[in-house]
Amino acid sequence: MGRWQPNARGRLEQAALELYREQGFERTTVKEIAARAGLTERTFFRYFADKREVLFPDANPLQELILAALAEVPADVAPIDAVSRALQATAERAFEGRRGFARQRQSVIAAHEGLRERELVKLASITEALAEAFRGRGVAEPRASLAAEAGSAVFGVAFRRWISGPEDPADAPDLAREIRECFAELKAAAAEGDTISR
Amino acid sequence: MGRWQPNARGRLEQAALELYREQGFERTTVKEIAARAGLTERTFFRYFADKREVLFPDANPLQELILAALAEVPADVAPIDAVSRALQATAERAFEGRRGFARQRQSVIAAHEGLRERELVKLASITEALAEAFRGRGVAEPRASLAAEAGSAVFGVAFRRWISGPEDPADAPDLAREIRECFAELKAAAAEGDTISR
DNA sequence: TCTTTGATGTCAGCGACTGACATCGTCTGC
DNA sequence: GCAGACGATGTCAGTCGCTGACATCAAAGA
Repeated sequence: MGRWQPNARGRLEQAALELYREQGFERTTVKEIAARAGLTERTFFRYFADKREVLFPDANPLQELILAALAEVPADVAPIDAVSRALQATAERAFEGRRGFARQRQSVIAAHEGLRERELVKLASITEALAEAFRGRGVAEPRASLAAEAGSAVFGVAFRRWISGPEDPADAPDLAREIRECFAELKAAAAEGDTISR
Repeated sequence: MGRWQPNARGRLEQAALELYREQGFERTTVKEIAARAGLTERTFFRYFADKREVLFPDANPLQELILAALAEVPADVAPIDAVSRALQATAERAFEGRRGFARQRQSVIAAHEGLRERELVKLASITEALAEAFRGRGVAEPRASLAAEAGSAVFGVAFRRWISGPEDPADAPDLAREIRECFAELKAAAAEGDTISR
């Protein structure tokens, strides 16, 4: 066995989520988190850039999943449909069966403005990565950026609907379906307007 | 004359912008800002919740302008066109002739992640206000949220294009026109996809 | 066995932010 | 016109987030 308990990062993440839930984000000090994980404050900051980042796994695995899913979509599919498919696939791969955890985490984030800020940055990072992927696929600006933004917007709305549905897992909505329906709704809303688009 | 110099808030805002530009956000302390404004650090925090907020005028006047412009659009206009018109009107009212200032401010914000975070929160606040306004107009969910998100997305893309155009004011793009074109592009992108929207 | 390595601890310090209380012109009621 | 309330600001002490520099020490290799 090593000199230290294994999985320091995971212990810190878990301790932080627990404490944020128990007593709120602001009323939790980094020292407390570290103590619960059997480590020191200094070590916390070696793993996480700041007190908020502990709730947002680094390297943004969600972003990687989305880009990987997008890469699987044939290049001749229109950007808006490509991103729709990529997000639906990601929903099934990354969120299926994790609604309870997502709800917990989201309630912590919603309770503190600073955490919501960080969440928006992560989403913006995904948006930019999507735009870059579209450019790589030969989609010109501003369509690449707009398709990416549309995807992120739909994902955000669908995610909120998924999270805020009935608590009982049996009645819970399906994230992939929410995404599909929100894309359809967005298309309908866009088509409803004037084609001249004043 | 009063006991103190007038417009403490304005002096703090100006001092902060100057210092952030001169030496960067991180290398500027609140104490410095306050000193340049002829005040103390404590007073700074009576006007602004934190060091970033000084760059974002409170009560979000941009949000008020957008909502007011939206209220002027007839209720029978489709949401996507209503938000398009509202944003174009706001662009003319709030940004016409201010591209130089907007560029300066944006370069400060872009230089620091924390400031970008705050900017995203302000934009998200506008998005939510727009969604609420649509609900008030009788637009059902999720269309209300999606139209609001689409509007914010277009505004963000158009604003970036406007800001990053040629430096020379004579060749500068027009924000309202960028918005109009981005809405048209978004509609085209949405229409390009399958109607089944897999 | 000696050296190196890497995760962690220790310590000192800065700067953001807050609560409590003091100061002192100005305004208001009388 | 004066006492007292008021309100913007100052002063001070303290907590906490976060960082740099250096120490420690088991484990892994040479």
